Amino acid sequence: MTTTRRLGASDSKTRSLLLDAAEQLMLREGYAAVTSRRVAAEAGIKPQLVHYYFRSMDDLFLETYRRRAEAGLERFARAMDVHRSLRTIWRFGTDIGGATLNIEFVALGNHRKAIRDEIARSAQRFRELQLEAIAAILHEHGVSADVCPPVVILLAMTGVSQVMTLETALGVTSGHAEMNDFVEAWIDEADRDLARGIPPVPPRPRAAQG
Amino acid sequence: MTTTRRLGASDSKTRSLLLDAAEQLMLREGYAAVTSRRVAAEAGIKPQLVHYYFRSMDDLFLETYRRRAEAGLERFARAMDVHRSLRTIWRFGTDIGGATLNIEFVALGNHRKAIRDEIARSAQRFRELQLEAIAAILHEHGVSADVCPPVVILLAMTGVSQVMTLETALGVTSGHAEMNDFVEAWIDEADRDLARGIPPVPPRPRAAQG
DNA sequence: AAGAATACTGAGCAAGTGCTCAGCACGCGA
DNA sequence: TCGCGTGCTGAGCACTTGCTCAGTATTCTT
Repeated sequence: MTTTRRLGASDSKTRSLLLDAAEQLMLREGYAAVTSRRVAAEAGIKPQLVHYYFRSMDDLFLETYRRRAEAGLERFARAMDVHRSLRTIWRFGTDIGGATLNIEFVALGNHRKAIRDEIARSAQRFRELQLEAIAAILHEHGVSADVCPPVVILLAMTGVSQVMTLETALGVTSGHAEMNDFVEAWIDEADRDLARGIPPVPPRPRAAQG
Repeated sequence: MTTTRRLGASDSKTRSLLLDAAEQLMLREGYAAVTSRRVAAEAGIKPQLVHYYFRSMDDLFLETYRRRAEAGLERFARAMDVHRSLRTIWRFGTDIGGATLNIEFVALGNHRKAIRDEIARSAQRFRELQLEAIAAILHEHGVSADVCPPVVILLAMTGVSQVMTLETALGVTSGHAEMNDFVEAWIDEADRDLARGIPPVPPRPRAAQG
């Protein structure tokens, strides 16, 4: 029989205080700093409460990630409802805090299977949402999907914003201004082109065949 | 007075065995797994030797990173000597082990200043080397640098290869094949264009002004 | 062969870790 | 008023961590 340890309610105020503390600590000092005692101290609470609300530290990490991912997905969906455009998608990847935490979680997931799986799952979901949005944007303007795969645009934007935020965290920012200008200008142009039914990334390699 | 602890020779075979072990461990299980006892076990050596050869664990990390960075820079320079092309630069970012270790180091550097500084320094150096190479490639073919900033090409390539390796580590690979095809085809086309003196990234937003 | 420098080891300390458990305080329904 | 569930806590166990130190083995130099 399994020893069913008594656990605190999942809607407790203290519990979400602990999640906040874990997130802050992770952001400021990395995942290695997230120990039961440190988290408790950050939240101004006794360490045993961490174990009262979470079965294990892995569980704490998992719940911290889940809460963030859920909120992110929702925020993205709402943003797409308000203004579905390439620029909105681009701006979404530029949040430095989010990117830093993501790096931290990926590194953590590198040696904790349960966490890696959770990240993979939500990454996949986010990817699908974004792809859907881009496909819709292209479709809205009558651009055929096989002229330029939406996933190419998505991966490019995601990649560029990711390096830039990662480098910013390090303190390396040379060339970032140029890149930003380029992307913003490119988006302007793409939006204008889209209004005229022209694909946003000139598919030169494919077009070169014809 | 500073207590000068006796330290092992920096060209010792045992020392580099420890560096190897630290690297392997970091790659397989993340930086949190790199403890003096674990590293020693991985190298088949007594734990005290870690402290005999390195002043502190931070020092171990620093040296591990430095050795890799140095080797990487050298490898890049040699590759550029042999075959200076966009494709060579692209392929360089595709090494999954390297990218995984990089993530790990960045996460580690997130809360260890000495390490963050070292990463920033070598990232800056690497960036300059790459930029020089791309600028040379463009110049060789008579392409003016202000038509399309080389740093834009560089950041784009770096970013895309980075997301892809990061996602691969997670197990998310949807769209990667398309992206890869696109980039490879783009490089083919760019190389062909370069030979004719046309900039590799069609600077549509800027060209739209003229 | 003698002495010095280098490589290595056994034992251990102080601190921090995840997690447990018995029990206390207190509000709420019976 | 009693009993009970929920939130919380003091004490502590078993273990791992970085690092030290005194001393031994091994190699090198002369």
